[in-house]
Parts: sequence; structure tokens; C-alpha cells
Amino acid sequence: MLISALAAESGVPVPTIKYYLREGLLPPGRATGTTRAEYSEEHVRRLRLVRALAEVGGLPIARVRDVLACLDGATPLTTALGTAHDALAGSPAPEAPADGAEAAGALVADAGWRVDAGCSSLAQLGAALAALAGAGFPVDPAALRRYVRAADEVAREEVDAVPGEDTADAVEFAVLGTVLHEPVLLALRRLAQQHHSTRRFGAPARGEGGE
Amino acid sequence: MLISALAAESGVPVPTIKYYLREGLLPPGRATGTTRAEYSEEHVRRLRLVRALAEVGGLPIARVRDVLACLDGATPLTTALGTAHDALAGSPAPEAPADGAEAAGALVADAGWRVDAGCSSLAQLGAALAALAGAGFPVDPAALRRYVRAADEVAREEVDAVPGEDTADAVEFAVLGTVLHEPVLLALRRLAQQHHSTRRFGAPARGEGGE
DNA sequence: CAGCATTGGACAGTGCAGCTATCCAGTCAA
DNA sequence: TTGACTGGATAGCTGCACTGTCCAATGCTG
Repeated sequence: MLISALAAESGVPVPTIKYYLREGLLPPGRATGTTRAEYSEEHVRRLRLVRALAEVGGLPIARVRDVLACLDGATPLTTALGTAHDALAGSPAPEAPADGAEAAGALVADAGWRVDAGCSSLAQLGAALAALAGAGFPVDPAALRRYVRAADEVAREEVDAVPGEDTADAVEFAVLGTVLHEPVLLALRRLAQQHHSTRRFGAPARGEGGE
Repeated sequence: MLISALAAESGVPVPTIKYYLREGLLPPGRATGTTRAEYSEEHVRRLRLVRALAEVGGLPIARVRDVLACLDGATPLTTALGTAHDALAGSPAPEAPADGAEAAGALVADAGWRVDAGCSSLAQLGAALAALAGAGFPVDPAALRRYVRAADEVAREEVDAVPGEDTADAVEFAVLGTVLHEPVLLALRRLAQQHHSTRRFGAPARGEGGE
């Protein structure tokens, strides 16, 4: 398969594929001559994965590369998940305001979770809590506990669903589940909110329709 | 309070405040002369809210404006939630691949939710499901049902927690809860995943620490 | 009342991310 | 042979979120 065929197959324009090759998101094709390279079905799959991570998962290109790298390497599952979590948390947790970090730590301790005290997810939680408090909308502690319970249940089932032992397949399953299910979960929460809010407050005048 | 005082108070640089004023994210101050305007405590609050929506919620400036606009107007709660949902779903749901849309519709029907068939959240769900399937990682139906249940529980409790009737306060509570709690929920899920994955697969060699 | 730092407002410029377009010589099928 | 197409390199574009510069008008300071 030449690059144009890969483009046709995947729906991604040739220049964009070249860009991904440059950025190391896509392994180079097997060179069959100075000006020819052969791309495989594997490249099509990878390309779709890149698009899914970038568009569905909303990851910046550099983070997509990080995630892909730890799928390719023989990374232990928990480490790979950490990379995925870092990718999702965005920047390296710019600043964790002290009070937010404290609240986040307390929450996690209360939940009985054993987590890395320096991980990006904890920093993000702290930043979010601090920002909410700073904006005048502290999260209700009871609501927070409900969130913790829901997160614990969902995550436990997700981790239990990871097949087999600490293999490359398991890593792929876990990492992609983490990244790509986020938008699914968020969309479901919003749909459920819509349902319950309509139930309680009535339907809007003209539906909520897109733009 | 002059603009420089507002900047000092909120930690946002003066040029950025001017930018927000231009973009309509911040109401103009009360002019006390051709070259003076008075800003209030309300502006400080609003400014913090803008930053929270943009940084914690990750909304682009234009979406922040939409959300703020429906907090200001006398928007019915369910409609306001729809605006918030649209803001969060990002672009106006560019394309809903037919099979994804179908799967999303079936899922919602199965959950017993009554939602607007044209809403952006449904489109986003369809797009996410389609992308997952296209990338070779279809979501396990059982996992999906668990997600639906978790989303339903969380959302029901959130909507129940909205105070009083369909007032401006209730709208603000609901909209900001929807937008600003997303990162909290996501961070909690990741922390829970870390906990359970460590439990099942063991701790990584050197912690998952940031960058 | 004089003078100068400051203000609001307009507008142009910056930096980054993610592509997209152009160019080029080498090649491979026709 | 020939000419469309390729991989590779490099430059340019678009959009977003600011940021910097300039200006006349002002209003506090003395």
C-alpha cells in the first residue's frame, strides 16, 4: 500500500500522514526503493488510533506520541496507565494550590485509595478543587463522596475487565479504555443530566438541539 | 476599583482583562469619566469564574461566553444545561457516523432516558462509539451498561441536589456543576484506576510521578 | 493651576499547535 | 521514453489566546 492508498483507506490526507510520520506517531513504511514505501494494514489501524486519541480523546499530538510509545514498549501496566493519566491531565500539573492539594489528598485517603502522592491526576484534582473554591463554588462534600464512590465502582470494574496478566494486550486494553472512554462517560453523564433535569424541571421550549 | 486594581485582585494581567472585556466575557465597568471605569467585587468573581471555566473546564473562550450568557439571561434550567452541554461537547458535533449514532440512540433508549434526539451530547456519544469501533476497540456492551448506570446515579443525585425551583441560582448551580465537576470526576476515575491497577498488577518501578 | 503618570480603548503583533502547500529529484508503470 | 507519482524537506497558513504598543483624555499631586 502506497501512501496515497493509505490516505484513501483511512480518510486522512496525505500531507497529514506525512506530518504524523515526521512527528513519530506513525512508524515509517517499509521502503521498497528510494521513492517508494509500503504501508500495511497495521498502519491503517494505527492511523485510526491516532485520530481516535486526538479527536475522541482530545489529546495534543505530543501526548498521543507518549501514549503510543508506551503501548509499543514493554511497559508494565501500571506504569503505562500512569503515562496515559499524565497525557490526559494535560500539562505537567502546572501548580497545585496548597489547599486544593490538601483537599485532594484528604479525599483520596478517605476513599482508601493508595495512589502516588506526586501523580498528575492528584495534582489535577487539587487544581480543580482549588479553582472551584476560588470561583466561589466549593464542591459539596457529600457530592464529592458520591463521586468518589461512583469513580471507585467504575474503575474497579474497568480494571477487573482487563484481560489476563500484565501483557502488551492488557496494557493496550487498559490504556485505550482509560483514554477513549472518557468522552463516553462524560457524554453519558450529560445525557443522564438532561433526562433527570427534564424530569424535574420540564422540557425546554425548543429542545436543546445543537448549534 | 480601577482596572489595575481588578488585575491585582484577580491575578489576571490588565491586557487579558481588556481582552475579556472586548470578547464580552466580562461586563464593562461603570464609567466614571471618559478615561475611568469602576469595577466591582462582582467583576472579580466573574473573572475568577471565567478562568475556572477556561482552565478547569477547558472551554474555549467563545464557549465560555455562551455559558456565561445563559447564566445572565433568564434561561430555563433545562435549556441552560443544554447550552452548557453544547459548550462541553466542543464543536457542533461535526459528523455523527450513522452506526455510532444508532448505537448511541439504542443505548439511551435502553437506559430509559428521554433526551433530545438532536442534542450535542448524543452526537458526541455516537462519535466516540464510532471512533472506538473504527479504531478496533469497540466498547464492551456490559461495560457500557455499567457506565450508563453510574452516569444515571451520578446525574440523578446531581439534579436532585439543585436547590429550589427553576431560578437563576439553580441555573448557576446546575451549569457550573456540570462544567466544573467534569475534571473532578475524571481525575477521581483515574485515581481509582491507579489504586485498583496497583492492587491487581503491582506498583510501577518508580511511581507514576508527573513528567 | 500645572504637570505627569495612568487609564480606557483601539489595534497590531506574538507564540503555539496542527495541519497544509510547495518544491524537488528519483523512480516505476505504461 | 515519459510523465505522473512518491518520499522527504521545508516553508506557510489558520485559529486561538493572549500580549504589546500607541494615543488622547484625564485626574490626582503638588
